[in-house]
Amino acid sequence: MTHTARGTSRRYGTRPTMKDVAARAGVGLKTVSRVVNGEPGVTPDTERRVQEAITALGFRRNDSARILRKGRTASIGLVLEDLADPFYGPLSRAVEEVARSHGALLINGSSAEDPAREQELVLALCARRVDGLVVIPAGDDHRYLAPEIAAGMATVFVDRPAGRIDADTVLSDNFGGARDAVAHLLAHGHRRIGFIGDQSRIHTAQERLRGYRAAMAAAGLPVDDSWIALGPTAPDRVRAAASAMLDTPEPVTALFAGNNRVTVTAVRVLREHPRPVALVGFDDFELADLVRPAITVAAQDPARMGRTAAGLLFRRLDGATEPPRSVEVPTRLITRGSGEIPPAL
Amino acid sequence: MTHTARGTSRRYGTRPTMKDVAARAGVGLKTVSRVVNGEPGVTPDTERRVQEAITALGFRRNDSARILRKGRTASIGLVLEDLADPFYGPLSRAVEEVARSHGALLINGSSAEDPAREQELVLALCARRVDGLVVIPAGDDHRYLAPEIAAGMATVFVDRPAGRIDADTVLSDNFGGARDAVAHLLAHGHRRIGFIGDQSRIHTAQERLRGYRAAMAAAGLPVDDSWIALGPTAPDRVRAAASAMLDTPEPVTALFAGNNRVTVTAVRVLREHPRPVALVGFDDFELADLVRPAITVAAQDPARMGRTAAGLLFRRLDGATEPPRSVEVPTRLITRGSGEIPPAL
DNA sequence: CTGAAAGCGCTTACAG
DNA sequence: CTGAAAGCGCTTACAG
Repeated sequence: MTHTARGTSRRYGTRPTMKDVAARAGVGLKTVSRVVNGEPGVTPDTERRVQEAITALGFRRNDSARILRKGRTASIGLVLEDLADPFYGPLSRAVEEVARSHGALLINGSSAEDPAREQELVLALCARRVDGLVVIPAGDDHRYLAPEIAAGMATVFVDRPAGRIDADTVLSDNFGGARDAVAHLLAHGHRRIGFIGDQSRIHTAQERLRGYRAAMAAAGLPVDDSWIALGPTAPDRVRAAASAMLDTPEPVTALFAGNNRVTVTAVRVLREHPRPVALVGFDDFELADLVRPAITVAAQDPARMGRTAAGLLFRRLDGATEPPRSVEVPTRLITRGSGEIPPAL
Repeated sequence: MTHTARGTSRRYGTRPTMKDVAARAGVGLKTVSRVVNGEPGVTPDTERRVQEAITALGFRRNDSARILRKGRTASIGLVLEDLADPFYGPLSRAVEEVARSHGALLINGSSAEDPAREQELVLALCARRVDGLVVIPAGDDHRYLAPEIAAGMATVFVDRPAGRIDADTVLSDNFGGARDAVAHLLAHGHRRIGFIGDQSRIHTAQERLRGYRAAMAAAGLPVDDSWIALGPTAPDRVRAAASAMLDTPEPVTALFAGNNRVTVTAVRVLREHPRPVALVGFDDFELADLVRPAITVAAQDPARMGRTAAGLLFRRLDGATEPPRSVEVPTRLITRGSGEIPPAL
């Protein structure tokens, strides 16, 4: 009869509880709790009887109840943009490793670059009382988090800063990396350089654009508006942007791609292009060295970013109370060929 | 005084509860519950007072308590091998999308291909009473899960079958995909074909090897033991295996790479190799078409696998009681160049 | 060494 | 329309 399924609600109640184990073993509830948690003060004989009852009934402690009583969920939330973007793979893994070393599980979700969805996810995680939150924000206003943070929810932002609230943050050196990447192209003789970046509301896109402009300005060069195209990283948009810069009377001779999604499409476009065009991408990616020409990049270190963010988070959980801190992770220019192509003509 | 942090345990107790809201609004606890959950039967005036108290106190419902009472956690567990492997990105995303459409969150963890760690993770998720489990197993004995499944834990295995228990399973057509891939190389004139695959205890490695052997047998060709190398997919091991097959008096003229990790290293090795060697990989990967030669692959459909698995899981959660089912997802041979290279000599 | 009582913060089942 | 009581399955704080 224990199998009677009442639609979706059959599960609970069919599982044995500590009370059931106690009854079967002929001991008190607290004694079962002691055995289950390996606490001292139980005679070997009593322990054996309890263990037998546990096995016979197939008991497993219900951590939902434990969590309610103890006040810690031993889990942290990770909100990112897209689980399938290779940039977030190493970052997620690093966060998971740190969480694991602290005995915590990871609850994660994708915002799909939608601020409303980010907020929904973050607040759902708060309602579950995760111990802390690592957020790669999609939105630029996080005041909705202020009450949660005030109530003690430890929160660290990664890859992009928090908007309108003060919080621990781990960012790449987007400005410096972009400036160096563009300076590299300039050093190879380019004067007309295009920048295809992510949507302008995204902080990293703004910073990388700023780096682009700084490098151009430092070289005393003008920037034509038509050389800059910010927008979604969908292949169609990137293709169109590249065409607009390349198929004109005075084309750019080099492209700076604002992230790995853009770079990959740029490589495809340039493959079909009649003239050689130099390319430097922001973000490294797995086969960048195998494509011909191999792709020069300003590499980020997503694993380090994840590790740093999770480290900050657990410092907070361990009681650190210093003011919010901002950590900048350096980027590294890796020259492989595509960025050293001289200007055509 | 509410900010007095006692080390790590400060969080709970500092947050307002429904009881606090009730007291402040001058209503009963149940009325607050009604407002919070949008249940009918509250006058507009009462509702307004409750809402004001909620805002003033910064109340957010504690879902841990709700979960304990309701018996459903609205979360599912996903155990995979490595969050950073690009094969699992689309799979995870698909599982997440389905979970999201059912209002569930995803708790996930990596086994790092360690059976003990898989078990630890799975049982931790069971203890939290996730509503269901999607598992990409590392181990080959899942009897430890039998009591959980008997107690009602819905479980679906993906990519690899469950070991020694009966459960819903979603697998690629590993045998057929491998057979077709090798047949393709045979059709292009190859007779000595090497297979570099994953560790032999992994089901997909066994099946792909079986497909390799079947294709060779169907062509009436012998298989030399030295043409088969199963083991970890770490670059060093793959390099050594490839060298052993290529740098001999009678080298293989083509390689069949058992998964995307192997393929990527094989591409690097062949790049440095003096003679052209054909290559077909199992698994597609992002830049397979941009490498030169572009890589011919037996493509899996990880997004479809994830979607199918999550679909099966939620069918169970909705009460489906039919016997465990096994779904096979077809693979697709994509010819791009590397698999059409004729035998050297 | 052992266990009864209270309580974590909600929802359920009832009663008014 | 509203709320008091009981209970989800544990842990905490005590008492014996």
